Amino acid sequence: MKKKLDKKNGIQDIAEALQLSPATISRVLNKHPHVHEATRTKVMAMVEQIGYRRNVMASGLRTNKTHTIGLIVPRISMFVHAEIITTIQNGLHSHGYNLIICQSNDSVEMEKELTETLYASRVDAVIVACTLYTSDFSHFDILMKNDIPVIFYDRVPVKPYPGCIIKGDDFRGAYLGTSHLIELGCKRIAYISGPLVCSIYIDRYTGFKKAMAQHEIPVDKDMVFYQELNADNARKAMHMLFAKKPYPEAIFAANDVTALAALGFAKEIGIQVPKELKIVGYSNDPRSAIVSPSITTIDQFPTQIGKIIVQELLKILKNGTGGIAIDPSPIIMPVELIRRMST
Amino acid sequence: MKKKLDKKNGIQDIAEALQLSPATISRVLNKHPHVHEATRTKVMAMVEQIGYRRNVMASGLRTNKTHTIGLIVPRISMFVHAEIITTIQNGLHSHGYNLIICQSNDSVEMEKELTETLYASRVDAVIVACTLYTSDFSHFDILMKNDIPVIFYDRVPVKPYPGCIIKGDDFRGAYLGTSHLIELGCKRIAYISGPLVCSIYIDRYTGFKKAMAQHEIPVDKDMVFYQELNADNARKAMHMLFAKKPYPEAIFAANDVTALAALGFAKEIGIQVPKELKIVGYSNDPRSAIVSPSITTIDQFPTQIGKIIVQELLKILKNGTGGIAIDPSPIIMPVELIRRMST
DNA sequence: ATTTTCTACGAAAACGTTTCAGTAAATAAA
DNA sequence: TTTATTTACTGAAACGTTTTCGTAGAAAAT
Repeated sequence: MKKKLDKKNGIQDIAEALQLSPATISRVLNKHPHVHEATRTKVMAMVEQIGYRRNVMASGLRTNKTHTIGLIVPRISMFVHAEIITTIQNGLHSHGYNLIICQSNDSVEMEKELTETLYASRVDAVIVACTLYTSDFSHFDILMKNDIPVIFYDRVPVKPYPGCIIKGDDFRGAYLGTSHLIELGCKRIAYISGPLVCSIYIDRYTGFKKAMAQHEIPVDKDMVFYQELNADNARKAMHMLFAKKPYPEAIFAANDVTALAALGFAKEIGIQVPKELKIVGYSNDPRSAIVSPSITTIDQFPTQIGKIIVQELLKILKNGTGGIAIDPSPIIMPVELIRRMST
Repeated sequence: MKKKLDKKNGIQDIAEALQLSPATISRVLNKHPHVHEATRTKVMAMVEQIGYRRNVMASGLRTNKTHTIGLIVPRISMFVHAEIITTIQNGLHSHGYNLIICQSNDSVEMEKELTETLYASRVDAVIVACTLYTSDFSHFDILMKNDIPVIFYDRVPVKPYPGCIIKGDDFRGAYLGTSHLIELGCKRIAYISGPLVCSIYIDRYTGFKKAMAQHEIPVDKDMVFYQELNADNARKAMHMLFAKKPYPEAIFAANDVTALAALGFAKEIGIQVPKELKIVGYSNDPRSAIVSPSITTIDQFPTQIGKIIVQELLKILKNGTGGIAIDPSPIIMPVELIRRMST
């Protein structure tokens, strides 16, 4: 009934009201040249008046651009990712892009599904921090094939795969943390790692081993754990570590959640930190600063990472470089050791 | 050059390959009845084979449905919101909806802008947790006018405004927290509130006053603060509270961040918690559980809130009820006092 | 046998933009 | 003056779906 009454939006309605063709209106809106100044102002006035907003579906269908970026991330609640996402979102917004944020929940299956959905939405690009267990990357092929650029960050493909790669210097972070412990006189250092499928944990483990080797300290296999880094698993590992003496002198956790749980466990069984046990975490989660003793950790400067992601993304979108890698060599972001009371 | 070579996706291509009309393919994909079983399987096979994915822009243009929901939230890094968002996202995903998450950063200006962008994207609905300072809601009118339903949650309009409203029982939460402190024998209770423009802080303040009045304890104006609830402001408030005696016996913070900062301050100046000062926070932020002493707080059950939001949203989307409120009376979610070491 | 209902499909219009090709008028160059 | 160029615009096709309407044949009802 009121279909025609209040449907006074749309380029055609503006055209009609102004006795112009839709084409002209479109040109004004898209800032094309070759449109008379008087016409431009007239159109803009009308646009303002009826509160016109471009229908992105129609224009997207025509131009094959959605001005929307997809993002797949394991969990938005992880501190580093939350920071990065916020930076990306603000950065993209100021350039007229929307962001569809999806959580894979560390499920490869979900990651696949989300990739398909994002493709169906015809996003202009996809930003991905992979699952803990993503070792096969073929589900991203559909994006590449359709010239949708992909930027991997943080947890990135371990085998060569087209797409831009931006990652923290995980090797160096772990190296710094371990060296720090060694310099404090620790020899029996336990290492709690994430699954060694995931790029960041591979690199961190390598960094740990490098530091140990450099000081000629053997790595005790019984003091190294590979597991999903949550509080429960951390407690289990601690249980094993403190089942019999000699106890470890230090714990390097590849994750602040794990470090926090380790600290909690130590407190419970009456081990003094840092006197009897030193703890180093990873990521500079805000929680690591407020517990007592506060936990030494590695800062990844997530805001910086976010900025670089936006920068690279805009570059790619501008150049129209499709899925094919522009620069195959990954961008590696610096990290820093944050010394606190736990060491 | 290869435009026609690899562009073998699309309903028309399937139709061509199978000697059918696009209409039939569409019917198969949309599970319309009146399509022969043999045809259906043939089509589905081809869909599978070429990896067809519906172009949501084309279908959206036609049907005026995007299967995308917009979400505006102050900050995704806030614990309660992160939880709620995750629940919403998972819930919607299993029903075939995408979620565009936007952060207003507690800026009204940004909230306006994001609303416009979401309208331009023609999302099927919008979920909003308002800014701290949103007192005028007219920027949401454009959604209502265009029959895009809006669900407000947590921070909701304080004046009557169309749209579904889902909120925590902030009055009760504050009442519980305050009563708890009073029962522990506290009389000089400081209250650190957020700005009284925002629905949740109005309700919490009312709850606080109610509990105080019920026990005939006067509210000392010098011990009540209205401010943006971040760590810096919390420390300033603490500074004033402990500038001269008599010191407060308890602090009720309308926020766990504030409670955490208050605890930190107390520790620094050597005030013993809970012996000399009791602290209650709000939201059950994970951080409140890991500090020592752990902080008593109010749990809002964010997962439950998320579930209800999804439930209501799906109801609205199914019924096709536009922007006009279906049920003008807000849904109020229960809260619970979590007793910890700080009281 | 005739009429009615149902099934399975096709033709074509529509959704709101963008853009190509075209044109008439105005200006510049010859 | 004629011809070429530029400017300011229009008409119409296109993007990939969905959906209405129509139709031919099959099945059911009369």
